[in-house]
Amino acid sequence: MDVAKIIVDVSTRQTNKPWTYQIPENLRLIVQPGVRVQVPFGNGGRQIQGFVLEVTTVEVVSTKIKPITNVLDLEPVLNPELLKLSAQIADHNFNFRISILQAMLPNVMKAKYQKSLVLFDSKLIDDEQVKDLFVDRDEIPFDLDSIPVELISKIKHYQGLKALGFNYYLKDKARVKKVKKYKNLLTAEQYDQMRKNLKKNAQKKARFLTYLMQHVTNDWKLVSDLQKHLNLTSQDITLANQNGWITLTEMETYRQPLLSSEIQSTQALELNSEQQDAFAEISAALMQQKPQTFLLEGVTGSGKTEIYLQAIAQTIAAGKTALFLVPEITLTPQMVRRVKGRFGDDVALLHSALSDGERYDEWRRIQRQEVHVVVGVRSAIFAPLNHIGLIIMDEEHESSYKQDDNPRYHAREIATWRAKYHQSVLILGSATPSLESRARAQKKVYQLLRLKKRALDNPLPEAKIIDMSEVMKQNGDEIFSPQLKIEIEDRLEKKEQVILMLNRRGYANFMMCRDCGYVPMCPNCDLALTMHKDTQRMECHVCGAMEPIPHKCSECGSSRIRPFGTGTQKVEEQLQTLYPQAKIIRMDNDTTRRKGATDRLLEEFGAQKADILIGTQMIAKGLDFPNVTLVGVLNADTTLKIPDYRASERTFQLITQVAGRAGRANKAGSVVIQTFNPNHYAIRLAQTQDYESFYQQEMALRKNWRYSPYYYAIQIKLTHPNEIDVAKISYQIVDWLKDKVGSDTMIFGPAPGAIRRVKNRYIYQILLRYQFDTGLEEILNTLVTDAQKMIDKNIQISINRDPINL
DNA sequence: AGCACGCCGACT
DNA sequence: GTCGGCGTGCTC
Repeated sequence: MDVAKIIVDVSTRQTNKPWTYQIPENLRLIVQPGVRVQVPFGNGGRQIQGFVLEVTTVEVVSTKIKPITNVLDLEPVLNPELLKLSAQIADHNFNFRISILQAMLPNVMKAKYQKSLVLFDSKLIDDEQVKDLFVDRDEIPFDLDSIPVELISKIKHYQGLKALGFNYYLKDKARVKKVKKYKNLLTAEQYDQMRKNLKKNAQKKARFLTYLMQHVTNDWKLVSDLQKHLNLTSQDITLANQNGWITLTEMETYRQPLLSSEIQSTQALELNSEQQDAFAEISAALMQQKPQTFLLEGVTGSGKTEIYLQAIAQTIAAGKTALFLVPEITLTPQMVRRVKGRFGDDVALLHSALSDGERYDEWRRIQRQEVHVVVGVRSAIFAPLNHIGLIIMDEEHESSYKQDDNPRYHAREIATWRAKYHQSVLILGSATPSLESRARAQKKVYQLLRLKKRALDNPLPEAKIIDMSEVMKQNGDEIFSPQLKIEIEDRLEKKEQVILMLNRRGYANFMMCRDCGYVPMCPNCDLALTMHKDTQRMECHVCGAMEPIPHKCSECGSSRIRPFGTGTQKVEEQLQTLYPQAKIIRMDNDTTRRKGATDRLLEEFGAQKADILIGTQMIAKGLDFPNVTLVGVLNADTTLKIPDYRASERTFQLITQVAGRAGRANKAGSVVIQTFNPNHYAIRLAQTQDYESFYQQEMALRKNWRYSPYYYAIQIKLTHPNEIDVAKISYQIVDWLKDKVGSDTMIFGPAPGAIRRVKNRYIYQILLRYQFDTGLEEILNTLVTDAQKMIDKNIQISINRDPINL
C-alpha cells in the first residue's frame, strides 16, 4: 500500500514525529514530499493540515491508517533542502517541527480551521433557543463568538441524539490576485473600417476604435490602462468584447508594493582601496565557488553595503542566486531603493511591513525561480531559492536575528547551514561583530576582512563622556547635563539636527508613594507598572496589562504618589519646555506600533521637518541623515544594568551604533554620552569606537567567567501557576540532569527568573554551560517530551539555546 | 490542540 | 438512577 509520512498541524510533543497516512488512488500522482495535505486526525472527524515528508510503500497494513482527504498544493511548496533543514532546526532548538515548517512559508499558507454546526433533524429538537440558531439554514459557523456559552451543553445533548453534528473545514487563505487583460482581435485596417461605419454621434466609440487601431499588438494588455486612458466604463469593455473588437481574459498577477519602474536605476559605486581589498577576497571565493565564510568588520559608513551589492552582482552574473538578510529596522525604503535600483525586477523583498498577500506574491516569485536576489528580514532565511551562491547577513550581531519565543532559531545558524548545503559564500557584516563571530574569525574558521576608514573619508565624530553623578550633585538635573544642553542649543541655532537616545519608553519608570514607599505593580507579573502620560495609563511592559494612573496611594491613602525615573515621553515633555520652538519627533514602541508609522516618522525627520529625534534603541541603527551633527545618549547605563553576561557587549554595540549616526556627510559630528559609570570599559571604548580593544577585553572576561564564546549556554525555563511547585520540580529536574549530562557540563540553578512571575505563572530557570556534550541535545529532547506527563501537567518547559535574555 | 472516555457528585 | 462536571489520555 502506498503511504505518506506526514507532519501534522498539532503542536505537541507526541505529534512531533511523522504520522502515516494512506494515499488514495486518485491522489497518488500529486502526493509527493513538500506538498500540504488535508488529513483526518482524532476520532471526532476533525480535519487538519499536514506536510508530506516522504512517500513510501508498506507491506503490513495497519487498520489504524487513515487515508489522506485532499491535497492542498499541486506542486511542492517546500523543497527537499528545506524539509531536511526543518528537522535539524527543530531538534537543535527543541522546537516543534510543525512550527518550523510553518515559519518557512508565508502566513497565508498556514491552515485556517473552521468548525460548523450542522442540523440533521429538526424534529428531534424541542429547545427553542437551539432551534433559533438555524433560522433559514441548516449549517452555521460554530465558534464561541456566535454561539452563546450556555447553549453548549444543550448542543452536546442533541449531538448525542444525532439531531446535530459538526463539520470541519480547512481553509487555504492563499489567494492569487487576478487582473483583467485584453488582446486585439482585429487588424488596424479592420478597426479603421469599423470606425468609418460608425454613426456620426458615436464619439466615444470612435475614440475607442482609433486607440485600438493605433495600438495593435499580439500580446495581452491591461484593461485598466485602457479604461484609464479613454475614460471607459466596464460596460464599454464588455461591449467591445461582444462586438468582437477585443477578447478578454483574467490573468494571475503579483501584488507589488514597490514598482521597480518607479525606482531610479543606480550604478555600482567606485570602491576605495580598502573596499577593493575586501571585495577581491570575496570575489575570488565566489569565482572559485569555494564555500567560505567572511566576517566583514567595518565601522559605520565604511561602505559595507556597496561591497554586498557588487558581490551580489557577481553572483547573478555567474548564474547563481543571492540571499541578503538585514535587520528589521535597517530595511528602510532607502535600502530597498538602493537594492532595487541596482537589480530591478530581479529582486524579491520579504519584509514585515508587507501585507500577507504581498508577501505571498513575493514568495511565489522566489518559489518559481523568477528572481535571483532576495532581500529580507530574519524569516527570509527560509526563502526557497535554488542554487544559492551567496548569503549575506548584515549587522550580524543584531539580536533580532534570534527570537526567544516560538519558533526559536537564530538566522545565523540557518545561514551557516544553508551556505554549507549549497557550498556557497557567506558574508557576515557588522561594525561591532558578535564576540562569537569575531572569535571564529580569530581561529580562522571565518576569514576576517576589516574596513577601518569611512568610505567618504570624513572623520569619526568626537565623543564626550559626561559623568551624571557630578551633574546630579551640582544642579540636580538627572536628564540633561549642561554640556548636552549647550550642544543642543548650538544645533538648534545652526538648523542642524539632533538625535537623542533613551532606552526606556513610557513617561516614568514607575510610581512610588513618598509616604509609604508603595509601588503599583502589575496584577499578573512581578513587575512595576510603567507610567504612560499620553494614554493616561499605567502599563505593564511584559504582559500589556493597563490600569488608570493612581492619584492616591492604595496602601496608605496618601496623595503624595509620584512618578520616578525617566522614559522617552518625559524627555520629550521636558525638551519641549526647554525649547518651545523646537519641533520634536518621538520614536518608540508606542509611536511606531501602527503600520508604516516608522517609515513616516523617519521620512519627516529626513525631510528636516523636525529638529530633534528622540527614541529608544530603534533609532540607533542604519539611519543615515546627513544633517544630524549631534547624537546624545541620555542614559548609557540602562543596558549595562541588565543582569546578563552580554550587558557590556550590548551597551558597547548600542553606543557605537548610535554614535555612528552623527556627522555622516561633510559636516563634523559630535556625540555626548551621559552615564553614571563614566569609567566602564564598554562606555570608554565605545567613545573611541574601538571595537578591537573591546573584543580583547571582553574575551578575557568571558574566558575567566566561562561564558560564550568559550562555553555554550542552554537555558531551561520552567513556568507554573504555583511558586512552590515550580521550585520543587526544578530541583527534581536538576537532580535528573546531574547523572546524565557530560562531565564538563556545568549546571547552574535552579533560580527564580529575573522577573519572578509573568502572566500569573512563576518562572524558574536552570542554566547549562558546556564546551562539548554530544549527548546533551538528546537528553534535553527527552526532558521536554517526558517531563510533562511524568512530573506535573501544569508545568511548562521551554529550552532555549544561547538565550538573549537571562 | 481538541476530542472522547470515564469516574464522581448533584439532582430528577 | 441519570446528567453533566472535569480530569486523563490518545490521535496515523
